[in-house]
Amino acid sequence: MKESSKLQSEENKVSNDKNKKRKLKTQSQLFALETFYDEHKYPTEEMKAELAEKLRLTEKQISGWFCHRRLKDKRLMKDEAVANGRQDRSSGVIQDRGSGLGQDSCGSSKHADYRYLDAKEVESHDFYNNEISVADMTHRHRSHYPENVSAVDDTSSESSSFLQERAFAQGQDPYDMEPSRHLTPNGALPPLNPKGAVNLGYKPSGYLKVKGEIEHAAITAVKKQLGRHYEEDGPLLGIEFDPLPPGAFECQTEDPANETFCVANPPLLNSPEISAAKKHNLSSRYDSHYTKFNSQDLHVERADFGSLHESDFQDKQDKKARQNIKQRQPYYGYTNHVSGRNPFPDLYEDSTGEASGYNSAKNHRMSTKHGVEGMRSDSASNHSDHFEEKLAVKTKDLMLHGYDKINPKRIQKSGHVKSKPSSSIRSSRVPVDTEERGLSARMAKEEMIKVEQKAKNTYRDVDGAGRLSNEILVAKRAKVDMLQQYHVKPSPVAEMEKRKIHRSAAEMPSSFSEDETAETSSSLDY
DNA sequence: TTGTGTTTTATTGCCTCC
DNA sequence: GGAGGCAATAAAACACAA
Repeated sequence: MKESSKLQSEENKVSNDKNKKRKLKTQSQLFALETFYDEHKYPTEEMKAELAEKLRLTEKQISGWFCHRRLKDKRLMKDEAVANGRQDRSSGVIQDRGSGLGQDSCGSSKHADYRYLDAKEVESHDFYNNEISVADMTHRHRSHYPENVSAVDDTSSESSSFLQERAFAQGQDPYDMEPSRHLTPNGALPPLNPKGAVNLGYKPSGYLKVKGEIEHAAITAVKKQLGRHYEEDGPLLGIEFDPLPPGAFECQTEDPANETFCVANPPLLNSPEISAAKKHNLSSRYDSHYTKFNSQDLHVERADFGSLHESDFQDKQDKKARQNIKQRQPYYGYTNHVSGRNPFPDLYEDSTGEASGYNSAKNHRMSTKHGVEGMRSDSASNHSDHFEEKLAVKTKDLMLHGYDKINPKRIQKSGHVKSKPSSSIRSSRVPVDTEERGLSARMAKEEMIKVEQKAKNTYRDVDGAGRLSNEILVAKRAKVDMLQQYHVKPSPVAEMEKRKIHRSAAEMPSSFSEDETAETSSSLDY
């Protein structure tokens, strides 16, 4: 009795301590949260409840996390805008437009001018707007992501948009959101949650009315953000880039005509087919990161996969992984804090086998996700399912394409762009009046160097998990624009996928069938 | 090992909308 | 007035240089 009471008191003590002290989310929780956040920046109550239940967190924690996550996004956007705004001395208007985010994503932006649409608005419009058709969405995606045209499945933008949403996540612009998964069989977007719709109170008309203009404005804004310092067909005016190493921009394929989009193709970068020399050329400064990811790490992470429900072990692994993650940050960019985190541990940290349940369920979900039968009218379930799909896909993708892609928080500490204003950024916050008076020669030189470096990084840095950093996204989109302008033939993603699948077949765990692999790969437009 | 800086989490207050 | 959101703040956890 004494023993038990003692134990109990200790447990209470621990519990109290846990309650008292803030507790870091585990990797798996963060993974789930981030994944969910990628899709829904403003989850409904049902979503939160479901998420809370699955993650063993309180709804309050979920809400708080999302709130802080949005703030984080916003802060990052702001920092980036500040950094970019320094390049573009014109004004903050461009910054706001360029970021695609309103200054205040909650209050003011709800009724703000469409030019300041933020992720919230866009998402809400996408969710609640019943007037947007599949064709419309498809057109939107196609018209803006020509590189994926060949791989776009009309019946499901899930496959093609997976990368897109990753690549263009974080509410950069209205194209971020995946539309089709919310489509009903008749092509209309079902109301997600009447209450949520009411609460949010977004009227579709405004967005629809200006959609075209938004697209134009967003693209224009991005261009403008870059525009001061780049020409569409070359380096910045008056700036000469360092000569890139030979083959740095070459596609690692035998089809030079398709090299265009191989530049930032993560799988290729991580492909064993790429020689070490070329890898070095491509990302020499990140070599240390990749080499750090040694076999021991792989062993550990694979071991994680096999110990789904060992929470204690998980906590330790979480800590270790956090450490590793932060030490391995290969480059900056903030879009994905998820991918690098070990996706395999006890996903929801309970002992109910939920994680394995998701794994087993994914096959069915993946096999049916392209069909309308896989869609439910139940919005919460629908979102949840899709969320689970994504978790499964992400997990499997990591397995298929190697752990060396694992990369989490790349942003901070990189010395370029940090969540918080880096010292460089902070120090770069030159008073406007000073800037307006004109940059001194020295400042201009520094500016050029930074821009140059940025441009290089844009083409060099590739997220380990296949997501592109914000800057890459901007660059990529700008590149898409350029391609559209000059009718450059994009790399057929399908072809790349074929190669990737072929390559991955040797790497993938034997437990995965070819069909499964192909299916998975087809849903990932890396 | 320690000090410092950064990130993440939790709390509180205020605002807006219904 | 309640709900949901953001902003500000504090504090814990973490990373890293000295």
